[in-house]
Amino acid sequence: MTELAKTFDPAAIESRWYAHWEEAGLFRPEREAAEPFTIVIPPPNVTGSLHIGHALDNTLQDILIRHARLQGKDALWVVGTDHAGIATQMVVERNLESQGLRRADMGREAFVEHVWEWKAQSGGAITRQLRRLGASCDWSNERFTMDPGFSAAVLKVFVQLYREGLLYRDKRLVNWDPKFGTAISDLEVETKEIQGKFWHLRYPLEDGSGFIHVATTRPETMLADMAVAVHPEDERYKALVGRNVRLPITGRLIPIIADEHADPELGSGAVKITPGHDFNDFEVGRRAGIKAADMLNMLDAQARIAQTSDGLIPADLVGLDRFEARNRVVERLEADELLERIEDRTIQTPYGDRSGVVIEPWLTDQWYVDAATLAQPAIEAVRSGKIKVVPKTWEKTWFNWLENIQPWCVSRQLWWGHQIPAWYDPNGKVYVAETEAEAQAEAGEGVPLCRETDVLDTWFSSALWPFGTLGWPEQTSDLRRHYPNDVLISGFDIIFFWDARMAMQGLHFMGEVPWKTLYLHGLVRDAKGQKMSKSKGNTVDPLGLIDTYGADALRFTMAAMESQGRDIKLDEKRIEGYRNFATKLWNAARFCQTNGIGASASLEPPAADHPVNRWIVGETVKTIQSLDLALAELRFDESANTLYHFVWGSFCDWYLELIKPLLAGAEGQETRIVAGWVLDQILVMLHPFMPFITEELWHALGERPTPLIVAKWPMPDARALDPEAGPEIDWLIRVVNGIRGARSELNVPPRAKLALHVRDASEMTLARLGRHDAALKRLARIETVRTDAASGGAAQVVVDEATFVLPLEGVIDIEAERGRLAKALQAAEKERDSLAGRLDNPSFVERAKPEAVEKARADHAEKASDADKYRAALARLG
RNA sequence: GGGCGCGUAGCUCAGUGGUAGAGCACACCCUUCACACGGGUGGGGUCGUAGGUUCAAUCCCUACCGCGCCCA
Repeated sequence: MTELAKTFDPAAIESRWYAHWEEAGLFRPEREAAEPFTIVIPPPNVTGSLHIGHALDNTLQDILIRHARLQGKDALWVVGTDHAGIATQMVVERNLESQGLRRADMGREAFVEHVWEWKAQSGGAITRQLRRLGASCDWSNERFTMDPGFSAAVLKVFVQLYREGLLYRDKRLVNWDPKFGTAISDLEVETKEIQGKFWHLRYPLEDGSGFIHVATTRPETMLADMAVAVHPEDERYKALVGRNVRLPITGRLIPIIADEHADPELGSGAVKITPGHDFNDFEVGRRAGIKAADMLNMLDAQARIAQTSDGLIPADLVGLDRFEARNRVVERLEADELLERIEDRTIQTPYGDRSGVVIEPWLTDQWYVDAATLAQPAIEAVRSGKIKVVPKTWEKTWFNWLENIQPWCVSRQLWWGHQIPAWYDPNGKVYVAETEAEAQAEAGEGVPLCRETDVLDTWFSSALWPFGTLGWPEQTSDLRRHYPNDVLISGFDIIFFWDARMAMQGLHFMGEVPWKTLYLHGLVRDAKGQKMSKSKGNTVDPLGLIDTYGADALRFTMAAMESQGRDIKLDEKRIEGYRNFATKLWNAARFCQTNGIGASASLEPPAADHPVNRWIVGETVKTIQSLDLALAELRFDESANTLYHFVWGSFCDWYLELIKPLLAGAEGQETRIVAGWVLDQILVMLHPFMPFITEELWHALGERPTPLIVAKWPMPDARALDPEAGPEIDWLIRVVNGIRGARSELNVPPRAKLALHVRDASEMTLARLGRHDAALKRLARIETVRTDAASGGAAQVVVDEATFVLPLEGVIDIEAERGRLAKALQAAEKERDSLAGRLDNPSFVERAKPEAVEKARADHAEKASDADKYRAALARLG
């Protein structure tokens, strides 16, 4: 037991306790027989660093895990990192470039080698940072999505889906990122409105009899036009359907076709069709009978002009960047007088969410997952309640997305990631198998095979996280015990990317939901409500906040501000406030320590006689009940606020003040026992939120059988609720507050000790006055308490039936006191009259709930009585 | 265009069909023996607007205004 310093210094204790917990294996004590409780961490990017969103997400998870652990459950928080394909490849590539090395020059194997080196070097950063936050993860089973075991699971899933026909190779348009040279999924495309132009072109009819007008936002794509479409019902063009157009520049002969995609209202009503470079046109082309393989392609992987298969693009355009090509095409059309006009227009343009460049729809062979089929059980799981979504409002988003899901392109033209387990023979026939040997066996002896170079979308692997981390496909005991997980906590921004895909894969491969509850929280924004971003420079570094205020304060802030699903505007003042809260607790413990209050010997609420002790025991039990309820409902804000108010408002402000006179007296022994018990309950309840300070105080207050992290969560024992002590202390508080208010408003010098006279006191009040004589004198600064009538000018305070009189002849301004009483009288009368009005309304008495009528009657009587007392007090004042 | 959410005290946000709450900020007072990262007291809101349901609406319904997000 060490003497506590005057001010709480978080830095001094955080690293010490964390290291102790981890080294002692306390994050996952052996509890084979206990009820399991499981959370898997949303794996952060292995090369990333902790940002404020992680701080929120992981604080919430840690609160639940520590709570479950304190409840005696076999709490498992699975931790690990994600290889994050594009992001990591990008970082490493940039690093190499700064050393003058290029990925293309070194080749795949050497590059991947570099990535592993980089991972080994900087990959631990985020896990170290999670430790600083206090995250009590099971580091002994830390996983990485590129680990051999996890990778094997990924390959197995790929092969099985392929064999089940739920995964296939197809040639269709993908979202192509020309900067990274890879396909990306539609979720990784961000559509933005930009100021663009609408070019109106004239396409000459083949026979020279005239022109057909088309308009486009991307004139360069006319180099790969394969048709002009008009609406089948459009009278203007009916005669032209079936005739040909001679395309400018390339001279290609293309047909005019009828298709409902053409909008008669838009532009001229005729639209150019480029099936190889536009998603709508692709469908139009297919309907017109053009096979994907025959669609013209005019771009290379870097979005430079490539010669089309018919060889009609003029040589001087080939090799130009797409935007340069646009200018050249427009110039030529203008020169040929085929450009009618240019219109300004806002256009929807797709951008790569990581690369920031304009995405090209590009025709390639890619691997697709039949998401629509896998989505069905995921939809059903939420509909049936097997997965509970919190807050519920996200259910609609879940259904809406999954019901309209498109084939999921899972192949990426990257080097960093899980290489697809598919092999091709010289004829291009594909063999999908978990190993090359199996593929070879399938292809036949001696058939030369070459492996697919593409890797899988990172989300394809992270979708397996809830079971892949537990050992699947091996049937481990962890897997049996901890799948399904209990809850997943994620930001709503990855509900489609990750959450929905985990549900799809988990249900398909495990036959069971991945988690029973899906909790979605909002984004952390800056104090002004702006989204934090590096480019805006408004990010806050959680580690800096931990340095300044301590991890406990940051964690408590995150919890207190997390009201289901709403975005969090983070104001540093708030963190400061909770740092102050930690210091308050620290000082309360210090007070206890110096007054012989220490570790409690019992888990049960101690027996007590004194009303103050009986009251605080009851308040503690009520707090445990509220906290249990709030945590069960995942109401983090309510949990935090409940604790804050109990600790500061009830325990520090009132209980500790009320027991000061008791400690030296006959009740001293009892009071020390109760105070020690309450403080212990506070430390346990607060531990999930503020693990460091609570663990420190736990040990500072006495010898303990176990560290706090594995102590026992309190049981709310309803028997400890005393029906009399509650109202009695509530009365005492009202008397003290009343007297303090009067003193303050009448400018009575704070030091002055007054005489108190009590009028009309009932037997009960007299008894209470006797029991709390010392406390009342101390807290209200009273010299004597008398029951005889006071004379002369006085301040008066009404509490229940009694009037408390403070004779202040010559000290106070009688007019001020008159004003004060008149104001109180007016307030009481206003409420009395409003209640009377309600009670006079026959339909209220007849139709309202009986309890409501009863309450109104009781309130009315009370207010009427208060009003009478204030009127009498005014009369006495003269 | 479809969907979701928000609009409550100066700020950030809880909340409930039956007399409006917290934290911070603000004002005044207090170096009282745990704590000035503290203690005490106080001021401040026609709960976005307009209708409707109800004995009763900040809360339920409708429309509108303003703001934000997601999807197409």
